[in-house]
Amino acid sequence: MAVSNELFKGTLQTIILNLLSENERMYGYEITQKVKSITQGELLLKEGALYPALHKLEAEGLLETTTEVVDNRVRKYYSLSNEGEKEVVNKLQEAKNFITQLQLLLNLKTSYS
Amino acid sequence: MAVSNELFKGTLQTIILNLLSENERMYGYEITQKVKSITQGELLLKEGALYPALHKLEAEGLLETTTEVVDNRVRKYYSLSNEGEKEVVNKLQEAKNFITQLQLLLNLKTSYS
DNA sequence: TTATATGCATAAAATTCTTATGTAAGTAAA
DNA sequence: TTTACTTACATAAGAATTTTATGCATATAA
Repeated sequence: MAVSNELFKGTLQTIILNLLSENERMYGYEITQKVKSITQGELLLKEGALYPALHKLEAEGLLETTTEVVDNRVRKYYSLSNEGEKEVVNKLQEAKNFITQLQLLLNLKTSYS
Repeated sequence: MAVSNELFKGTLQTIILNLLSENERMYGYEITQKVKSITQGELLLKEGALYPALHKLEAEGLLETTTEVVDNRVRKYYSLSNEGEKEVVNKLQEAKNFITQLQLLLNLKTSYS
């Protein structure tokens, strides 16, 4: 994925599913730009990571695709399947638990945060 | 590492360094038990992940070791080197940034948290 | 016409982790 | 006493994910 951040390993699927849960449909390049803008350039999602991840999620039945031609260039739009809609809820809960546990392990959890 | 949690990939070094920054010295098995107790059994640190990670950190000069025999069994104690003391500060800052970015990407950041 | 941006894709290599296995000693239970 | 579990270290094979590199193709700005 990223800059100096091997920490994001394992979070890519959850990030993709969450973006699609709030955007109805997105294409690959759009996802890379969205991640870049949300993180203000700190997380750069590489194509070599993104496209295989999208293909895998589609193969698992969590994503559906439609292809369109815009300005003579092909765009492949991804959207959540019914199963994907369910799975994103689980993935987000797992991510919340993960963050909580990590904060406990790293002493980042105080009574003020 | 863990249960159903590939999310922790990449966080192991930081977890180890942080535990050693607050415990002066620990041995491998002790680290696995500490992680288990802090996370109430949710994160199980496997030997196959831990020992190679400890050896790598030692090879990088971030950890130092002393060996002791207790009850006829060998214990290899690890502690932070001077360089390790510095590096743990960086790693913790990176982890904080990571959590912030992940919360942004997953919409887990509200004005109340 | 050269570079940059858009847009997709895949293969080779690196990294990290899981699973499995091995050695060895102590303790508790049957 | 022997079986199972705990403590304690270690490594090798395989799986999974990511980086790096490359390829193709069109559009646009310099």
